[in-house]
Amino acid sequence: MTITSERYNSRQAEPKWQKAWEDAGVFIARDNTTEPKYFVLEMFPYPSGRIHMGHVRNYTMGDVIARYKRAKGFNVLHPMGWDAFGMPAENAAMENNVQPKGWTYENIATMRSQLKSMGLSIDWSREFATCDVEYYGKQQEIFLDFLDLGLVERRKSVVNWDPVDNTVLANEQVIDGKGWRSGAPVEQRELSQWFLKISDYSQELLDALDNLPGWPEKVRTMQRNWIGRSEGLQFSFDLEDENGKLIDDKLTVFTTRPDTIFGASFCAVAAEHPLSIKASENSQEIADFRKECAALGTSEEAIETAEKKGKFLGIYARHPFDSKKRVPVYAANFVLMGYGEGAVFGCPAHDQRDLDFANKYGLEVTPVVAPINDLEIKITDKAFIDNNGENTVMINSSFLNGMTISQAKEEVAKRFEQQQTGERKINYRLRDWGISRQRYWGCPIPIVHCDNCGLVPEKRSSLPVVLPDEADFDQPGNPLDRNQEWKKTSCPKCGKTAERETDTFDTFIDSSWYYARFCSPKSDKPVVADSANYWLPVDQYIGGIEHAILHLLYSRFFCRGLKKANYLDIKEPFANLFTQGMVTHMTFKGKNAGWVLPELAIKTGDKWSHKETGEPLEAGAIIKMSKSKKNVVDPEHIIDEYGADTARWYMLSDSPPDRDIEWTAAGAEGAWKFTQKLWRIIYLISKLETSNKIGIPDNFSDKASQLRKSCHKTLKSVGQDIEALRFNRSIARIHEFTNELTDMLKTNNNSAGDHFALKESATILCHIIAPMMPHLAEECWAQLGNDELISLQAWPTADESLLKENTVTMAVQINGKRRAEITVPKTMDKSDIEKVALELDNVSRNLDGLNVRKIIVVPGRIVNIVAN
RNA sequence: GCCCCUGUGGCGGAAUUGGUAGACGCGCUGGAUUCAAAAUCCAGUUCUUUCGGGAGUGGGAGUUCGAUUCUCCCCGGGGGCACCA
Repeated sequence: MTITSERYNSRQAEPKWQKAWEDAGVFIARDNTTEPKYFVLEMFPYPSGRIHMGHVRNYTMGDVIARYKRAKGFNVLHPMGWDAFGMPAENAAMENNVQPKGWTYENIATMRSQLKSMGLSIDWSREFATCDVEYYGKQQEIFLDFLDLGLVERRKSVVNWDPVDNTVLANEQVIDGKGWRSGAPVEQRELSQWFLKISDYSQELLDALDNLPGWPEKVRTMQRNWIGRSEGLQFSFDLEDENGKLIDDKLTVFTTRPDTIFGASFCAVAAEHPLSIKASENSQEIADFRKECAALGTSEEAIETAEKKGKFLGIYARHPFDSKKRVPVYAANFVLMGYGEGAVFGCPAHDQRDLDFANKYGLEVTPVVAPINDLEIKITDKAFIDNNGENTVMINSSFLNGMTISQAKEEVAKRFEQQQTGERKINYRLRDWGISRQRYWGCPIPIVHCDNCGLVPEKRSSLPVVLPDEADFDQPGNPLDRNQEWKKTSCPKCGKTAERETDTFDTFIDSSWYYARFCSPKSDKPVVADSANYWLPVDQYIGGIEHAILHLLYSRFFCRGLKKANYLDIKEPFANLFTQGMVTHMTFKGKNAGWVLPELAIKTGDKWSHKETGEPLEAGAIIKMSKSKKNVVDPEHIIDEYGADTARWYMLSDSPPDRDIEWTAAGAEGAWKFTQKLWRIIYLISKLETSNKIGIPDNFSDKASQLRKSCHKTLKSVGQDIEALRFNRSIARIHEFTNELTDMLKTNNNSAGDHFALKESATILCHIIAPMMPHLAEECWAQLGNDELISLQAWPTADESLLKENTVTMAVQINGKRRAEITVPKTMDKSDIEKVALELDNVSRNLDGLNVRKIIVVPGRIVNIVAN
């Protein structure tokens, strides 16, 4: 084949079509209609400076769906915004002597134009940044609503303090004892903080996970674990002193294993437990121990290396069912004040941690659960743990002896309930969400501190509380706290001079309701019910798995809060969630150069070297692109060199979208070659005689019929694959079809039938590549002589009559091994198929000397001859 | 420690309800075209073989006429949770 076509020039074509789309307003979502809607949302970006390949992958996937759904007739909402508050802006301000506001908006401008160069089908008229006063002012209103509804509380509490970022962190933001952003070991401090009462919704958030079939099971499991429901029993011990005299205090504990009560050999309470505090008043030793525990913190090293330690408090707990028995009460460093009652009873025989503790302090170890075949079980340094209770029986346990674990649990609960000293209880790991942050670049909390009236919510008519444009970062700490002019205000209640709250909201609040704001981004009200109820829930949400807990759980909670405040009437914000994989790249390292950018590494044979210095480089692990390892490829360079469509195509090819994808120069080259190939095919077809444009010819050659069948099959399966988010498969189908099409172009006989089949194929090819390579699709569509934008065209319907096959090819097996294949009419009945199969040369030869015992015919699939 | 996911050619990965394993792409090999190169096109590409076949989806067993797919055990890789009582 001689190539006479011009090459496709993405640098000219892409900006041209982007402008055409904008001029025609193709991507504007329509409000106030009854059309079927589709809301596609990708997690909005933090404006860090420039887009990276992860953004390209994420937004390409969403865009494919948005464009496809538009073509399928949906009123599509596909918006973009900026998660613009947060620490990096303050860090940049400190390092480069700029203001967070200017830095942020400049980054937004850069990234907006980069995203636009990708040709995303976004309704830019709805764009906002969370640092826009029009946005965060509305957020303050929602906070006051939540306050009115009792969803907010101010509490003095021990909080996670990040000593590097100088701020409080929520539990969800502490990862392995370190700040999620700074990585610094988190300390414990006591502060007055605002909390959102997410724990009121623990059960509701847990239950509703069952009604989210469109979410990955993995994410639902992670949320279930995080909420951490556990069923058990809460009961109180009577306490006595050394001499056996009953004292006033009681000790309340929570346990999931009440069945092991007769194995109890000690009780342990947290260092901050009232009993510890009380004991420390009379004992320097205990006071020192408490200090030691407080200093330990929750850092990873501390948790992993800390020995199980305790101090006897000088008091004993009376066994609830055995008046002769009492157990010592310890303060212990492994008991958490924040969970349950901050106190446990220890049963060493059946809990490894309790056993370690008991062995250290020489406490009694009594097994109370035994395998039915080993009733004489001995426990030394390994606890016997059987959670499901199969083949085990209670021993050494008075009235529980002989019972199963679950019978024993039930019996103990009943007895406590009868004595009214205990009750069944459900505990959750999920704590309330601390939302105060001692930072400047965030949404101000609309509260005033008045000496007379205490804490007073700002008047709604005085909202928004506007963040000062500039802040001074000369000293550590919160610049707002030092801004006397901004701080000074009058009390909304009594009018006297008062001070503003200088904490700002956790930025996760900003992203907890942005999806609702996109439904009515310009409204005076935070959320307009009619718009929200029309557009929500988000039909397809796409983002990284790293937000499986934090952002997604907070958003689910916020949605419930918004509902309670009558802003909307939907149950869950995101009907379908997709977590996309990361973009990875090989790393390069040189002895002198350190980490080296991929563009500076050149390959000779199988060795790598530095492009400029010639230094040999070591090709290392293939890991997520990161600035620190320098294994990054700048999307702008790729778009400049190959065009956005090529970058988009590569991101969708090969790897399933939920898995990681490796970026390679060769892969990008391959995607670029394919864009050129597509263009050549369309170009050549466009140059064919057009006299047969009217009507379907009566006769088709076999090849033309075959091509038409493939064409319609491809159309159908590409649509199905896009709907199932299996982009790699739809791309494979398109490759297959273009291979057939190329073949046909070479052998076509210039008949009306062949030309018709080719033109039909070219037309449908434009449609099916349009969601993925929209610019090329427009260019091809125009090349075929169409005046309108393909972005405005409906997705074509596959011709069912062409999808039907009259014949079918079936494999013929002998004893499960494939020996031949037959092509028979689809309607042929079983016995005829058997006959045909048995007559095959290869079959009769292989059956020589064997007895045919059975023939299995699955019409349309397989013939299996069983013989021996 | 507990829970979840995953394992298929040199590589990324295909394979409705169990029904022709390796689609499609990358890479590689050979060829055509070219003064040459790029680009493009064609052929081949799981392993093995005495060219009849044989083996083969991490390993082992099981169910079945038939297993990448279902069940059990083991091994490797990834992730989540974790002094949570």
